[in-house]
Amino acid sequence: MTESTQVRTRIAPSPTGDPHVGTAYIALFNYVFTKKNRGKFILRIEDTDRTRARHDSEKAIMESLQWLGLNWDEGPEKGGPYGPYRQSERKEIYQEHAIKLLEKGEAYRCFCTPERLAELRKHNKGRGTGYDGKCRNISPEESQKKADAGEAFTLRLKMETQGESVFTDELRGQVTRPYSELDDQIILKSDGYPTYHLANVVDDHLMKITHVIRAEEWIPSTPKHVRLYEAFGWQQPKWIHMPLLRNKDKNKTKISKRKNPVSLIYYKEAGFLAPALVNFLALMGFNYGEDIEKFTVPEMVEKFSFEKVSLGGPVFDVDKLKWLNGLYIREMDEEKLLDSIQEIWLNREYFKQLIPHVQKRMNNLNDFIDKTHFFFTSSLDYKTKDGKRLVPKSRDPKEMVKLFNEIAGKIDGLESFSIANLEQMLRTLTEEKEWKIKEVFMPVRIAISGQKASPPLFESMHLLGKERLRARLREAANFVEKRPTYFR
RNA sequence: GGCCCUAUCGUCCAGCGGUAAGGACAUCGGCCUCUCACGCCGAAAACCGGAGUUCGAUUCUCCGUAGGGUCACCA
Repeated sequence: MTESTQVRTRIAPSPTGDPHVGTAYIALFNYVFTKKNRGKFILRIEDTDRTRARHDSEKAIMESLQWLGLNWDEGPEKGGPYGPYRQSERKEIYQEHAIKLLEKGEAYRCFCTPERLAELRKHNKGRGTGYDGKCRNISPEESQKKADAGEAFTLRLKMETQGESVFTDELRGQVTRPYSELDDQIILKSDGYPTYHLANVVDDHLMKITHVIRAEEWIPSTPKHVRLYEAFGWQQPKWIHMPLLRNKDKNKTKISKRKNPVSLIYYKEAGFLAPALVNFLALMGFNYGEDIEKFTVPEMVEKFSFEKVSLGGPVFDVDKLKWLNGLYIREMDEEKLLDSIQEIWLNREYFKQLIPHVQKRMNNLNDFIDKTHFFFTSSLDYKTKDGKRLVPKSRDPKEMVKLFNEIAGKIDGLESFSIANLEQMLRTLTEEKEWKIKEVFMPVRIAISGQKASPPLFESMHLLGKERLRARLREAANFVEKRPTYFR
């Protein structure tokens, strides 16, 4: 196989939050397809949004992908022939390319203010941003003059105005979209950073990506990318859009942390094995054949073909994941299993953090287990005397469901997951609601520990960890929601 | 709302013009068993609707319908 035809794929996560199960899903299919074709799989960090990109997030994404065994051939830290692999380090490259388009007349400077654009958007009728092309006809001289005078501007790509855009999705065939739907896209922001569209296309080309395997949500903007390839005079890669993972709710909406744990860290901390999770993800859309559902990544590589991928949005149903995980656990040898169990929570370091909070509460060494068991169980039994306190007499079940979900939602908004911030958040919330302290703190205590007597609340929440804390609050909300009469 | 994508048991997948529509999870029943779990056996459970093409449509085409996605100086 020659250099020019070698398959090259990439996973391009944006480091703006916890490592997402959807990222792992797409990475898996990229990985498997690449291995099948003896190609190269690249990790590229898309951190052009300076207000949202976070370094710890980037690190967590890499660790999670490694945990799952989805290792990349080229990427940040690791390097490779087409680096750097972090978009924030490629700013000049995008600017050079954007200028090329400006010189070719494929792009132009837009001096419109964000305010004006917001105004236009209000009145748009299905035509993208509703941008009216005001700056498209400014003469190059005039444009240059304004720029030299220091006026802020963005760069926009000239889109076609007539006809329709057509591209081939390898899984669905031709996808067409009328050009009237697409207006001139901003490719360079006024801060000099590129938007996703520009950075993505430039990088994919420069990194010699042959197959763009990404989520279905990108289909509507693919015509923009195609236009960019045309404007540069480059050859397009193959387009492959995978279906979107869905929530288990009635409508099967795109998977979201509101309704489903989506962080890979959660799955690891909740005791799922990497091979089981990967296997489960593979089942979402891929059919191994011969009615076989349990298989390893190498086995999947062996059988893989995009013809075996179905397009209906698969519901991420943890029940089946649990069953699969059980299968993997049962086949582990005892030593390995023991190691794995100790690795997650039953380790000395974790116990050490627990000790200071329970020592005063212990009379007997065995009390340690009584006082801390909720740090280790995967789910709690609220059908107890204490459990009834999930809903205070002065509040009704609905209010509590809302409260628990609200808190779960706010956990992510914290600048950092610290004891002080947790306390601050709960106190503020209590004040906003004008509830009594005990109407909030006690139910939360029950929600996370199942008991009315527990180690200190905020410390416990912190020790539980962000992911399990959120899951537990959701669990409590579900319990109350399903059995409102239980609390009468 | 405009545009785009999708459509088989509750859920995940088979089926690629002729089948008693198959497997798995979950559910229910039974066996095993000191309990539970595992394991094994069994039950119940689906082709969104309407036209067209065809000798024959779950399968091909079109139209509905439904669900999803997307419409940012976010990715």
